[in-house]
Amino acid sequence: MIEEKKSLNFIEHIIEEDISNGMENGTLRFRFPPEPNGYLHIGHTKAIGISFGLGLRYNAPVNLRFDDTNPAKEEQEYVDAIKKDIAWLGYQWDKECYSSDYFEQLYQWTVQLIKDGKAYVDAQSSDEIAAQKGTTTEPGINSPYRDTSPEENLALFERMKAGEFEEGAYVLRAKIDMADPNMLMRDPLMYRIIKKSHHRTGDDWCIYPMYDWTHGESDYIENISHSLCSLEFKPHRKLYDWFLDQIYTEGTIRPKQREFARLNLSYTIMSKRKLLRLVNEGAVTGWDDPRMPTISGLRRRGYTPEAIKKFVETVGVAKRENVIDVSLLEFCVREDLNKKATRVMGVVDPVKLVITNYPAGEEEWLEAENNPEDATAGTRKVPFSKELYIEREDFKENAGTKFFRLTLGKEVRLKNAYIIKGESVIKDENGTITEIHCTYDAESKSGSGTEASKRNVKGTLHWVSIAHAIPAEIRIYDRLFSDEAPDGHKDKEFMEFINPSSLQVVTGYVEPSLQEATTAMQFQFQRLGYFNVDVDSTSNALVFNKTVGLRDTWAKVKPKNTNQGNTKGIAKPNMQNKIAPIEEIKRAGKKYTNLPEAKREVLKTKIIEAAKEVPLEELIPLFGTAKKKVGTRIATMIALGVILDTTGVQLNEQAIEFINNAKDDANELLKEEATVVTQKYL
RNA sequence: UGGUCUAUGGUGUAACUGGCAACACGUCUGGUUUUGGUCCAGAAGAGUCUAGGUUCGAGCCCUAGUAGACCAACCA
Repeated sequence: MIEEKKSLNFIEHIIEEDISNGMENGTLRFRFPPEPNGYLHIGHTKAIGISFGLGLRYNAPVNLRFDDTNPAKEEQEYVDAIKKDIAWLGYQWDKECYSSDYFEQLYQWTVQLIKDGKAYVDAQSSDEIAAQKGTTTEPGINSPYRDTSPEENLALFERMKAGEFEEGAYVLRAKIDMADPNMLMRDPLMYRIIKKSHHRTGDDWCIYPMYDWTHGESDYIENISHSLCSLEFKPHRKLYDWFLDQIYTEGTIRPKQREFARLNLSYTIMSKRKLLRLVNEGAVTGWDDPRMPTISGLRRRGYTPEAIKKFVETVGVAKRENVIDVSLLEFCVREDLNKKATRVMGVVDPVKLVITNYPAGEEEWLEAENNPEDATAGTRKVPFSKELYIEREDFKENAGTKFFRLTLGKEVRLKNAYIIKGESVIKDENGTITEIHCTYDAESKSGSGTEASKRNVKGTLHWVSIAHAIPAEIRIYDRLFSDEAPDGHKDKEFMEFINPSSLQVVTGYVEPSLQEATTAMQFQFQRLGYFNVDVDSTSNALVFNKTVGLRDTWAKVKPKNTNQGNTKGIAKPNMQNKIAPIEEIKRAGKKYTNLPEAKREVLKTKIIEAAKEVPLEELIPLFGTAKKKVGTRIATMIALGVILDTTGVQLNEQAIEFINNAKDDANELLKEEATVVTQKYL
């Protein structure tokens, strides 16, 4: 039993119940069963988190089982990648299993089923079988081969196994019920002939079991107590149980299939098939492209296992369809990296800054904190000199009072260094600033303890000394798709929503301490975001990936910046809290009668505003004359008045009835509104 | 025209066998800050899809609707 107060999800409730119903200690066992036909993505992470999380929570083993029953689609490459990804996430599986290990056992059971008259060989084509299957509303019809004798079936099945037939010539079907409302029960296929080499069993078999005839039996063989999968397998449960009934022996652990809603993430796609297309059609550089939602992509991008686990934990487990906003994932990495990442300075869109009163040729090595969040992280030295790069975005010739950065005549601090004051600019013939000249206050050095060093200036800028800076390739990513639900459109293909500027490569300059940075190391480029060292990086050509930007409250208020900088175009997750006008009216209605008069006026204004955007047809459903919801009717009445006012549509029967009923109502407020409408329009 | 499942702030998830709808993200204030980050303090935002019913009391139970998802691959 679990002691913590943390609320349980519905699967944990089921397990708790099983335990309290006498399920023996030590019989809990879970499994994660990927098909090795692609790379794992963030969606799988949820399934992994659930099963492995349960394993951790209940101290129960979790098997990693490759569901490899279709040699046409599966490859060793994927097996290896999947193992690597799960291990990287930090989970340890108990046994590494393969469905293909059970081919022999499955075959033995099948022979028995045939002998018992519960399975038969069908010689029809795939199309014929489909045609007999019926539809969701009509029952199917029996196959002409359904009543073949067990002896004949067995003989045919043996010949199938022996490789005597071509693919598609015969299949083995379970004899269940062609009229079952559940389509999966209408004599489902158990085996088909596939003449391809299997990545593990080679050419030992040419008949391969189908998913349904494999999954439950594999769970059973492995003593899995709870077989957890996503919602779309719900209809399979009946078949899962039917197959289990055929082979189950009393006294053994009988696995239970339970289903949860899969994870959907906004602005991305999760289907392996579609991800494969992105790879094959060159929309990305590979399965581990940092823009991909694959685990390998996230890893390369700089996401940490801790962040991903936290994310999965936060999204929870339930049965309803959901779309999680990517901003939650981003929050989770920031939270993790904030604690871990060493702070450094790097300039991504440089402009030259000259400190006119600083001696030429001089250099100073200033002390900089490695991580203010971590007292043990220590400090390092960064070089300072007369000529620096600062972020182009950090200077404006004339700016409003809300701009805390460098402008002409104003002071700002250079992080870990001095306070400077903008003096003048040099521009090229196009008017682009090529150099900013400033002066510095020699007394204001950070940490020097002087009065000047304690002066409070509003802005702090990051910088890098030109003479010491290391150029680096910086890859800045935006979301891969410009649409919130790229594969959610019936009339459009997901490929149409690919964001053409999802990758920007710029040359930036970083402080010399990064010279030794090696693959996968993570940093916070102060004021910019978190970056990691890409696998493409070498000691004389550094390459960084931007994992995620810092939370940026300034970005929300700053005016649209049109022409400058190459870091623009990073879409900020910014969900509008806007709801449909008709909903606004409903909600206002619900509160209407409970509020004092003054507040009611506010509501009324809201209703009037909302009503302007609502057509009459949308309002009609609210005409129902429920006793208890007077407020809704009042709001509806007000809205009706507005609609009639602004659009001049004709009153229909329902509207007239609604008004008449309202006029006789006991509620004064409603009566009042009804009278207003009546006087105007009846 | 069938079967199965689902419905709680903008999003996601809670609310133990009915007892003042909570938490996280997001949003908005204010404070601290040599990162417009972090941190701290606070606020707004739902009355639980609709209509009935049972009950002293319903987000939880019952009935009927409505909406959405899934199901007819020799895929998993």
